[in-house]
Amino acid sequence: MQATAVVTSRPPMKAAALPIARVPKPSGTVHSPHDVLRTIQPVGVVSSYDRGQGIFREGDGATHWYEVVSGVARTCKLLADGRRQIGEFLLPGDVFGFEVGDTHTIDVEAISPAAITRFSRARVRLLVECEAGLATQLQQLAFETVSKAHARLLVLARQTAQERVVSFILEMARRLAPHDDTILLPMTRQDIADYLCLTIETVCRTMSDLKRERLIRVPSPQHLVLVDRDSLEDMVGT
Amino acid sequence: MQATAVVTSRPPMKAAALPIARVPKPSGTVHSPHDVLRTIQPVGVVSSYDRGQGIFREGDGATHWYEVVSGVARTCKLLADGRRQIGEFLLPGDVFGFEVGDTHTIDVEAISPAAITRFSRARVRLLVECEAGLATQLQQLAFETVSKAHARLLVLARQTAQERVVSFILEMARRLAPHDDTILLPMTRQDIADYLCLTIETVCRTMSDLKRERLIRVPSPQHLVLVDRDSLEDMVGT
DNA sequence: CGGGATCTTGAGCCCGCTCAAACACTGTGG
DNA sequence: CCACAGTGTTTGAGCGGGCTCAAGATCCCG
Repeated sequence: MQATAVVTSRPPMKAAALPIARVPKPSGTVHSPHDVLRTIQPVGVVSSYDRGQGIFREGDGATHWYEVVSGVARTCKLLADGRRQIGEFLLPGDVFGFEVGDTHTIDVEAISPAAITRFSRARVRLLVECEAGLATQLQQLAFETVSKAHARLLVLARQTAQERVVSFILEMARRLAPHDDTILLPMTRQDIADYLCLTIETVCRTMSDLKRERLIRVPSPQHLVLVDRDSLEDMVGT
Repeated sequence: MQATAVVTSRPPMKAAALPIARVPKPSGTVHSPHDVLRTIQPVGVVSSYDRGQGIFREGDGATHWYEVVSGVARTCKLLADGRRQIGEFLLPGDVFGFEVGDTHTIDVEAISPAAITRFSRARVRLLVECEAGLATQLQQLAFETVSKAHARLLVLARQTAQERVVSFILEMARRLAPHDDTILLPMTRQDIADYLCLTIETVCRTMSDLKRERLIRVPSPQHLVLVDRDSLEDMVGT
């Protein structure tokens, strides 16, 4: 009965730091399927969540889709042995809540104060029946989710601990600070470990190795600086 | 430069054994999203493939969707270091070929003689614009793919070699012989290894262990008998 | 400052990998 | 009928990366 990565007793009202705002889309080129949601925007309702608060839980009715407006969330699956698997980190612009059946099969929780838009599945379906093009666009959104899951599968299945950590750093650099080499991580080391299927110790050790090799700097645990992005990218064959 | 799991020089016309036919759907209850394709059946074109023959390759234009009528196929991704990742085994009734962009990002090959229906994406889109309900059903199909990818992620990310092999055996028993304890595996040990992210040696050893524990029998390498299904299911927490 | 949570480092172990060899099955040619 | 090659499968010996267990260091907020 190992209980490694149990969710820490969540402080529900600990509103705090790290108000991560919507990254302004590269205006002009609007090719992202995410922009589908602009079409159905009128159907959306925005809510605020505190750090650690759940948006929905496994078993809840899957009546809505969601989009992150600001802040960061994580999708979690609690395993039978008490460990936790983080499916993805949800950043502003990300859409989530797709389900086959009528109930959610994962938990989603805010890891920083967050604003999240809720879209009624029923209402979206009505919209789809009016606007033919919308169906194809939503399909693209779903395919994109499939594609991401497969990419993640390759990382977790085939990469070493070091490659996983580097993949993670590069992913976060791309998503959190596209035009900068300094990133402020909204998640804890335990979150990273549960995301990469490693132990917290291995994540720490690997980051220390990267620091020692002068590939990154770590001014504080949440603060990462990419010193040699090219070498990092070479390590994961990007 | 390790080149473990390169595809063997494929004998293109070696039509042979194992003609796996469509498993008759449990008639009456028709809740599977797969049945969507019955609606668009008229748009489909059936082709035959030989053992080892490619249906499409990475980089090919993604102009169609596909459904397996009979036989078995595998989706493959060749990695930079020469290893191979098998994404899934495609059995009769399975649908594949979903892509975000205009080109395929994986290879799909028949591993036994197979018949496969091809649906033009453009034509399906036209159908969707006429039949509103179809869009929602196709969406379900896409969500189902997402769901499978996530389940697979958990297997590869969190399970031990033994748990993976048992998961595989139970999956194949469920899909290939739902009403029977004897299964005829259409794939090689190497395929299984590339599917489970293990080495061929580990797959063999694990199967020998299971044999020694009297949980399965292996009359021939392709021939599996589940002796104690309950114990097997306990091992993976099903 | 004090105390709890989070992060970091160290020592030793074990599972799955690597390398190597033997075995089983099938088809071919003499 | 056997010899032989080729492919796929099985088993053995030893190594190493990431995990476990344990202790310290650091951060954060009162």
